[in-house]
Amino acid sequence: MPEGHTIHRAARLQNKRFRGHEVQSESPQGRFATGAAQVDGIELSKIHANGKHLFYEFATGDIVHVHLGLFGKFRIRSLPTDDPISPNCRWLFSTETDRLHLAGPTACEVIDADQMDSIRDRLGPDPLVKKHPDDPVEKLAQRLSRRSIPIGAAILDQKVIAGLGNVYRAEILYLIGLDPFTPAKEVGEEYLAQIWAESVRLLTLGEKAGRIVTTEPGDVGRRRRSDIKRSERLYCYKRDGQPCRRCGDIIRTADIDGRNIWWCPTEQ
DNA sequence: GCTGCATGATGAA
DNA sequence: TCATCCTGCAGCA
Repeated sequence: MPEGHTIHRAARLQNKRFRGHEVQSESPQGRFATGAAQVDGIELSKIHANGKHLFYEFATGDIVHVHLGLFGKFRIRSLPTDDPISPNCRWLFSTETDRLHLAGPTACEVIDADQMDSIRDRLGPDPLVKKHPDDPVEKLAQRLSRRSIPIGAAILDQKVIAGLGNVYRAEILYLIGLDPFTPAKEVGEEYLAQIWAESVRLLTLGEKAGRIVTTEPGDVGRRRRSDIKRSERLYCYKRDGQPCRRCGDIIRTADIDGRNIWWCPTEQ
């Protein structure tokens, strides 16, 4: 489920296992054969995340850039393991004790520091990054002040905010009570501040939990967050036809730029 | 066994 | 706006 929280969590957990180690690297599928060979036997200095992008920095200065896209998946195992290596495995690397298996990424390529910077430069503020050179809310206001696209489209644009995907966009707009079709330029700064604050809060929760949970226990009839069932984790994503957890109105769905959005016409 | 869809992004038209 | 790339799995025959 690759939205920004998944990527940052992957960086954090993979650093624990692989940072500072020499890795054996290969591409069983073959499509990353040259790149994998280039970092084979090299020390992996560190892994970091920006928005939905991952960067594996090696001691030689080579950087492996990974973007999971819609389908990409990691499988990480302690060695030895029975876990099979898929013929679709794009990148496989291991130390003596641990193995990473990557299949289905949109991007998996060796780049240099300049190329990494240019990828990072074109991303908007990332809610899971602590320090920002400019005030993120001002940045949002600047980028959206002349845009007539719906706010629901705007916050999926990685140049606006880096890391939100289709689940978070629906849930965040629900939580702040904003109609997804509102033209971006008409969204006031108080709402932009709320979009940012909710992005930080929810992605942080998601990064810790390893899954997206946006509901408050009271709204799903439970007392503790840990008791929230799978079917109760979200307010509107994929809940069309079902009653809103807060007001009972029926959740609706529509298409914005080829992606589905869900919302409650009363709450939003 | 096949079809279609999905939490993403890009490049051409 | 459309086609394309990437994988896995639910739903259906």
